[in-house]
Amino acid sequence: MNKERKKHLEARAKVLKAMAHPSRLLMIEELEKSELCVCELTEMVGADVSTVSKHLSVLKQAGLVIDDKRGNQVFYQLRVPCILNFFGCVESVLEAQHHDRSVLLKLVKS
Amino acid sequence: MNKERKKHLEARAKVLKAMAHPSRLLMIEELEKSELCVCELTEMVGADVSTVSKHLSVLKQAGLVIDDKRGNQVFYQLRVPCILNFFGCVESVLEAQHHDRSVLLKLVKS
DNA sequence: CATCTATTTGGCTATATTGCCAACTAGATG
DNA sequence: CATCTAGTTGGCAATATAGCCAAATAGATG
Repeated sequence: MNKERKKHLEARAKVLKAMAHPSRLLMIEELEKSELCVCELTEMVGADVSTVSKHLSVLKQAGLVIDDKRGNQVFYQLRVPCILNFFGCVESVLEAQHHDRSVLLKLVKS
Repeated sequence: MNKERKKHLEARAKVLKAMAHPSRLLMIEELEKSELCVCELTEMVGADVSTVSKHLSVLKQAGLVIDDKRGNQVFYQLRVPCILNFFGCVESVLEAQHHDRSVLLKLVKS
């Protein structure tokens, strides 16, 4: 495989990997609505602050969010607004799965 | 957090996680062009057949591909055509990162 | 039926991820 | 300055992932 392509695939994979966690997805969704501080996100996620902080650093590393320290708190905001449409496709995967299950269920019942 | 929402986030995360690997991304890209058998994908990826087979089972489990056994070989095809546009957004994340690095570089040099 | 080819599965090791607690840092405030 | 609050970092244990080899399975073919 091409070395250039390999690098590109790795870069893409890293971004997707950063998104591929329930808590981080939640944070992305909430940050789409407005910027939030770590304490607010922590409450939403319902995990230890340290855990949330580490999740945020993953998102930041991947370039998905930026942070802004103001006084005592750190506010995070979504950096790439298109992320959300992005989910339309994931959604269609889930719907397709759901459809399959329905079909299977009907077959079993008939 | 809402139980329903949690399930939904987990489902989404699973799909993203399935995509979040360089070899699997490569396979998705190639499968967008045409269906391919495991042996062809193995050559493209450049790993052991067993490894590729396991990657494919991850993609299948996530509902991203379907398989079709014909004679001796198993052909895989992409199940959700929208996956590719999907990458437009990942791309914009990468571009933003690249932009940042350039800015930083200029700052350092000046 | 023996055997070849394509693919999947089991098993194992190396590595990465997650999540918690504890310790540390940095503003804010009495 | 003592202390409080918000957040990050280090460290650890549990779990998950990745990739290889070897073994098993399933068509195809002599």
